[in-house]
Amino acid sequence: MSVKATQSVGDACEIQFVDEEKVENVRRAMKSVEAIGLLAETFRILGDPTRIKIAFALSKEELCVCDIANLLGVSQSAVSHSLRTLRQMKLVRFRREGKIAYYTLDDEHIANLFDEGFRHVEELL
Amino acid sequence: MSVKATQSVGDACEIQFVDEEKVENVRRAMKSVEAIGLLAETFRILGDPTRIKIAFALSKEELCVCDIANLLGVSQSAVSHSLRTLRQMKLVRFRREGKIAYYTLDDEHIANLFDEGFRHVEELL
DNA sequence: TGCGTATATGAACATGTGTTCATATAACAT
DNA sequence: ATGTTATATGAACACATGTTCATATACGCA
Repeated sequence: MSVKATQSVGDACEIQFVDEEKVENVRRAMKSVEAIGLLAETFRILGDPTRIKIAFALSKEELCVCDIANLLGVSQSAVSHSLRTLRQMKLVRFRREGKIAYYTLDDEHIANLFDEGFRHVEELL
Repeated sequence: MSVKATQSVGDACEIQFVDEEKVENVRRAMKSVEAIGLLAETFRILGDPTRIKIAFALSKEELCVCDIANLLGVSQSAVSHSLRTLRQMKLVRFRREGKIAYYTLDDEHIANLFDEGFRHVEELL
């Protein structure tokens, strides 16, 4: 989390490359720092039980804050904080109807991410 | 992270359900606690820049620890710790050849997760 | 206007996390 | 045997994170 490097960055290990060709292949296939950063951030946000439950629920139905809280057994405050985090990453979007805020998934890709993810974890169960 | 509940879990808000039918739909579509927990854990692990870079690299080529460290400009120790975390979640697997350990992605689903994820973040760039 | 309901948000706190540094293990070469 | 290379791991530290509690905003109704 902190970004200090005293030991060995640059030469990494004081070690030679074992297979420079493969390393070069990967280097070519590597995505931009920004894209990787955003993807990591996306996964990080979804890597919390409360937030993933909320996001998964919203992939099924549009829900208001309060129904989310009731459904998941989480406090209204916690839900609201979580929704903010999800919103900032553009994972959910909402519309307001009077005092009620209705949230949905912002992006179909996220639902696909869940499908693919559940296929992965089902092999671990 | 801590699991204390003093304010309002159970009745959540002191609020009524706004749309019980939608809530019931979601309840039926909900995955098991275990599956959701594992998926959250998977995303959490991939939600770190160093680990996602490593995992993405390994989705392209089989690499030894040292080449990963050189490629990414990260210390050998940090790579090794990261690989352990990825291993524990069965995201990567390795084979040993003498003193060299070669790592790869353990699961094709993870590569799909990257593809889908990058499709999502490309819309944010 | 005043009251209740729905949501948002800031501060504080306890807990979790990633890196580094130091060191261990283990294979290979000389 | 001894030294060198490749990897693994534990402890420690600085920092990030999620929840709660308290409160704010803002809409709707009497």
